[in-house]
Amino acid sequence: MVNRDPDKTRLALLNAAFDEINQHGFQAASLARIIKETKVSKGALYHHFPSKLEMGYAVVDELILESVKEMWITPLKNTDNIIDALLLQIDSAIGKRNEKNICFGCPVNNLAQEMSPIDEGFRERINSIFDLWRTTIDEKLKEGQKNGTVKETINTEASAYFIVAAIEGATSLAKNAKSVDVLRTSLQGLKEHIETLRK
Amino acid sequence: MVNRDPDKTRLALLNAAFDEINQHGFQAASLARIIKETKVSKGALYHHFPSKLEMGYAVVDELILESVKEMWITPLKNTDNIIDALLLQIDSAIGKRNEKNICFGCPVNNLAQEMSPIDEGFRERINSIFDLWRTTIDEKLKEGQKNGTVKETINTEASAYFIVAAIEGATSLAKNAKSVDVLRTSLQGLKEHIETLRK
DNA sequence: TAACATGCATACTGGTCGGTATGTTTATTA
DNA sequence: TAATAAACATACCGACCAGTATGCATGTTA
Repeated sequence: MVNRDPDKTRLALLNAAFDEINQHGFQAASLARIIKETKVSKGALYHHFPSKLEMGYAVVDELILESVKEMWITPLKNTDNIIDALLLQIDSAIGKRNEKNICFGCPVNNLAQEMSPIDEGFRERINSIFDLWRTTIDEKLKEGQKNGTVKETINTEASAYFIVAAIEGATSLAKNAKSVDVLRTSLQGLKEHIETLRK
Repeated sequence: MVNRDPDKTRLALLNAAFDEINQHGFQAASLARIIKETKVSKGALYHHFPSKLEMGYAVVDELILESVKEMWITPLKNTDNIIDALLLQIDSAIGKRNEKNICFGCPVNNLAQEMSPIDEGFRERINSIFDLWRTTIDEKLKEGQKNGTVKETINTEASAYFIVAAIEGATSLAKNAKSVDVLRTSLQGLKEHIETLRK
């Protein structure tokens, strides 16, 4: 090692850990594979992270949360028509999937399923991500009811929960079926449901 | 050991493995904990199952598949009104959950998330369970279209996918939130959607 | 009842795991 | 430039893992 760049080293570890966790889950994620992949030594890893658990937390806080914001939160914040925005998001999410990456599913849901019964730190972090997502949809639906784009009669909170649940469920089914078509077909029903929320 | 009962021993191992997998996932499931729990020796375990993997397969084939049939398949087969039956099933599923067991989520989905990218044997087994569930709904929706209980215009295949996805997604959200209320609220939207399928 | 297979028990193996002790190299700062 | 801290490297540790070798007890069958 000649040129040191601690930030770069840390980020490389974080990215490798993200991939490793996505492929094997957190518990089966191997530090040995991560340092092999990044060509970073074990000493360097433990210099940047006090433990495997803390590294996992950092993956959630710095990578997963940010990617959720980018994909699901920000596009909703900057719209005045939540219905159209949601439909667009769903198509965009389908479009980003191919037969190669469909099998990895949703990183949030993967970690949620595996770690929430085992570790409270993971559970709280993931739960706050779901909360952020759901409350963002809820608020925009309420806003839509005020500006006349969303039907007044619907329960916005229940709709928000339902939308998040349906997206996660569809991603999960598609992951297991290894099929983008399954994702598309499963989400078709959601899109029709979302249309019925329109005023 | 005085009275031998190999079937009982095998079933005890299978049940303990099911619990262990549900709590820790398959990869982190510990044979040491399973034999401690059942008070069965390691030699006996390996007499009944050739490997941990095969024991996992047996859990899916003999326990998980059967419980899915009992909870989601059989009640649908014996009905002439799929809409009412689905709504009843959902309420029944909510009713079976409490704050203690909500955190375990759906065994099928748990294993699907963890194992489908890693092991093809698990993936195929779980996929066939989802297929059985989904096609059962599909067939009954088609039947309903013929006997006049289901709207003719709907795409039954897409609806079946969507229903399964929404149930799995809601279970997943509730597991992470450790809240039956989250399950109830998330599934409320599904129930309303199912109502719209009625003729 | 003798022969054999099934069912079970114990002790052990090689390998991987996360984590640490200890040292060296590079960068910062006084 | 000397002192100090940050960044990285290597070798090792005990714990746990799935799996096995071996032997004994029980049940079945000839």
